[in-house]
Amino acid sequence: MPELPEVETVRRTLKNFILHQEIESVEVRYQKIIEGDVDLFQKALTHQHIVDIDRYGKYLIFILDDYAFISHLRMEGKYNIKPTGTPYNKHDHVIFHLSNDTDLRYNDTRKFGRMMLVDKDNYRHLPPLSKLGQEPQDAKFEDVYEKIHRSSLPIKTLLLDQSILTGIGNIYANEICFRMRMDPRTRGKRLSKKRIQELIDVSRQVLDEAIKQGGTTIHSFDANGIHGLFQVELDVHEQKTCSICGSDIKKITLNGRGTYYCPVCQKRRY
DNA sequence: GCCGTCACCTGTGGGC
DNA sequence: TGCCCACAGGTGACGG
Repeated sequence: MPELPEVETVRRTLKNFILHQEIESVEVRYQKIIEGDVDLFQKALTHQHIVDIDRYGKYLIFILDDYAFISHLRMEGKYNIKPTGTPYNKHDHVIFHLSNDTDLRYNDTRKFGRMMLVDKDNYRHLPPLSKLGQEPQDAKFEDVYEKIHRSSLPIKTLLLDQSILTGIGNIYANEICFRMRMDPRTRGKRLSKKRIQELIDVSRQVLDEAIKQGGTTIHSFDANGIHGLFQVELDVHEQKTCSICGSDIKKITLNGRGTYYCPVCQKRRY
């Protein structure tokens, strides 16, 4: 599932392939992917050039001549570039026919992803992006502290709350708790100021390292599309044994999410 | 306002 | 072999 580093990898890779291309037409094969009026979405994008691709948290923002649209990959969304005329895959849901005889195809097995037309000049200040907190790289301590120190929710649940810090998903939330040597069930309000500062720093490190790995391993598209396939250096998520002490990694459910931790190394609950 | 639960989806894997 | 069911998870809506 794409989190901030994967989405950043997709953004960088896509830019090499589709920048400055004109969208000749848009084919929507599964309407619910598009939030709002599908006809309007198609008409607005037709004959527009792709000027830039931005990203905020897990959202991609395609900047066009006069419009912009956002794309959230959710669980399994990915983009493929195919020569126009290549038979569609069963899960190709939105097709952008480009001027260089290629298609940009949005493929999503579970149909969870969403696209939406947004105001090109103001998208960061309007929903849904305006509801997001800051990315760990830019996070202000006071804002994060304010939201965490008064919550009785488990810290791992708070890491997944995109209005506190944006860009962290289930995998990196598990990794961040491990790196902090902290039990993922620790209540937010039990964390000291020092630990919350450390939480921001560790989140930043974990995402930065993942972006670097993505940047070095993904140079072009593979058969499966662009989705940032580089989850190779994980310490706890879906792991069997702890990389530090060798103990068995335990899996529990926290607020409905699979949560992995080392019961020996992550004992501290503050 | 805070928090828990559910719906949205389909592929996968376990049990029978 | 084939069928059924639980499960995976990001987000938003809804209800207590």
